[in-house]
Amino acid sequence: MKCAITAFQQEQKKRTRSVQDAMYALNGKWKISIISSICCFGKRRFSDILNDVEGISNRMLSKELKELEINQLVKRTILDTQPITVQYELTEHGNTLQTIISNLAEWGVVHRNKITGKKVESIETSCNEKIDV
Amino acid sequence: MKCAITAFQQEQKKRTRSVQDAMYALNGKWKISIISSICCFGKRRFSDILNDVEGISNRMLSKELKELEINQLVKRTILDTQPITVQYELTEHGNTLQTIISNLAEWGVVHRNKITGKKVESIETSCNEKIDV
DNA sequence: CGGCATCCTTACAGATACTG
DNA sequence: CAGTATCTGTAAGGATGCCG
Repeated sequence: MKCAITAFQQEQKKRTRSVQDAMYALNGKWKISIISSICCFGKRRFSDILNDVEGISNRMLSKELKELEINQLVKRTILDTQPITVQYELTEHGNTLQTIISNLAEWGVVHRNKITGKKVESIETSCNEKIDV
Repeated sequence: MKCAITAFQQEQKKRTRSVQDAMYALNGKWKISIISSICCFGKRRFSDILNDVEGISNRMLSKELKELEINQLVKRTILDTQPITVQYELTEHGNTLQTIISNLAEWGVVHRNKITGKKVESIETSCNEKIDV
């Protein structure tokens, strides 16, 4: 009995660690936005992402892109232009994130509506922040 | 053309926000473990969770449970025992998280194996440290 | 253009002690 | 038992400037 519980706990622990590995790869204030930006355009340059992701600083963009690259979610290519430009794109592995992100987005909508007391409409719902350019 | 891109960007921005809402509900070092603990046992008392989740302090447990409760993922019931005990259980909405968590766990395993260079075996695999940097 | 280095301010989380 | 309060170190993140 106690043994069974312990085994289950171990399984839960592994599960937890796996989820945290996943969360760790996505953590940071901007990762999702960055991935969205790149995935939206297929290929994207540093300064383009800087514009896409509202509010991010070049320091943070650089840092989080590097982390994404280390985690093999994003591929970095230096183009031999003058001055040089750098192109980012999702790796194959990065693309597998899209399902996860879709799930999270879907659940996020439900969740937000749950919390704000609104009923589910679509992903188009709620806030109406200003969006320029 | 520019208009279409802008529309797409707006959609991405909403998507991003939705994902962040979801991530926000799950963020914090212990949330997944706490949810796992509760969900594993159905109902669980404060001190039980404190034991289940290895390394957590009562301060953090209290804080994260409160956040989970605010997010309507967890239901808190004060039992009229002597001394009082408090019981936690997942709400219906909290249970919808399990799919998400499974997805993340699954992806986490693949991801860890990708990063560590091992091939996928099962959820039982590999390292017991944080990935990277 | 695409960064890195530096400085600085806050947010987060651990340890410890205390309360109804 | 189930928390709260306080104190403190660390890490995240913003602002700015410099460089190949």
